[in-house]
Amino acid sequence: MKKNSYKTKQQSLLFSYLKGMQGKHFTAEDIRIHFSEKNISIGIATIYRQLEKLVADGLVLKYFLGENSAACFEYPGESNEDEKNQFHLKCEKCGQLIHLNCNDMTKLCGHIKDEHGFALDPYRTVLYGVCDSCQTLFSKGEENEK
Amino acid sequence: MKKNSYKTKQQSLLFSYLKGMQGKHFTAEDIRIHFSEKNISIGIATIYRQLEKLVADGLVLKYFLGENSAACFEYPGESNEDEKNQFHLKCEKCGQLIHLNCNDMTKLCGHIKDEHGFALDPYRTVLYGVCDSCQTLFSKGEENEK
DNA sequence: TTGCGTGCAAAGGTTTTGCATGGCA
DNA sequence: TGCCATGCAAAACCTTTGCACGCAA
Repeated sequence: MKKNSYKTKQQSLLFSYLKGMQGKHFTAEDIRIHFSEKNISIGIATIYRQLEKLVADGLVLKYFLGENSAACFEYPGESNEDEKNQFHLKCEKCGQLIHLNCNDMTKLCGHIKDEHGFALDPYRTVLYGVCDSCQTLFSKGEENEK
Repeated sequence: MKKNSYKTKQQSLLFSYLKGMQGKHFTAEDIRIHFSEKNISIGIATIYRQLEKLVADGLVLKYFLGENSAACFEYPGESNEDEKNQFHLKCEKCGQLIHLNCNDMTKLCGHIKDEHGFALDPYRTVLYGVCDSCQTLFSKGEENEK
């Protein structure tokens, strides 16, 4: 049940990386390369294993931007308890991660639970779509793309 | 530009499968197994290639389900456009994928668009959580797991 | 006959896993 | 000392690709 019982060098390296990358996304490979360039070697398996725990703990978000591409991770930063109930919106165009703290969303959660018997997990759920500014940017020419 | 110039046996087999699976989701493997059980052998490469074309033509939907699972496809059928607006729920315990065709969800979409300026993409968005039966199964002992 | 579709096997890339070793407590 | 974390390499997994052959038109 205990996770990260031991503190290791790799763990703190990873954490320093996360802090420096707050709000940006990265892949497991990115991390490996980052340290590799500093002549610090971390096994890719270790990176995956650490990230897995962090995702399970809700500290790091994991999402998928392409089909056959590597999974993307993101460290949203330390959050107060409220934030743990919020959802995340990911813009597919610019990659921006938006925190959605919305009553309607919370209500929907209740609805889905009550009516559909499904307990949503905000930690792991990322809603994909296109953000405001990207919609404006791409709005011309999308109408008749068929 | 020409696609499916030739009609082949595999193609029509695939189509019959699609019709039988209207509104449900399946993977490339599912198709292979389905025919394999009837002692009909179709190369997995062929299945992927056919599906690829159908997706390009918009006849079949392909979902990004992430994780390390196979891609999910769906044949909505000619019937209802609604299907293209539905969301998916994925149970983290049993892996089951559930269709959510819900008015409240559609409303939420509108709300997020209007109030938050974010256009949700149902194709890519998967809501993670725990399904009804798994909640029952796991309900004991989950309270105090921390 | 022409050339697309098929099937096999191999290759591709990402992620997981087994196992021996190393390092934290 | 005991046990978790690490690292390497191999495996697993899904999907794509190369190539020769078969089949539709």
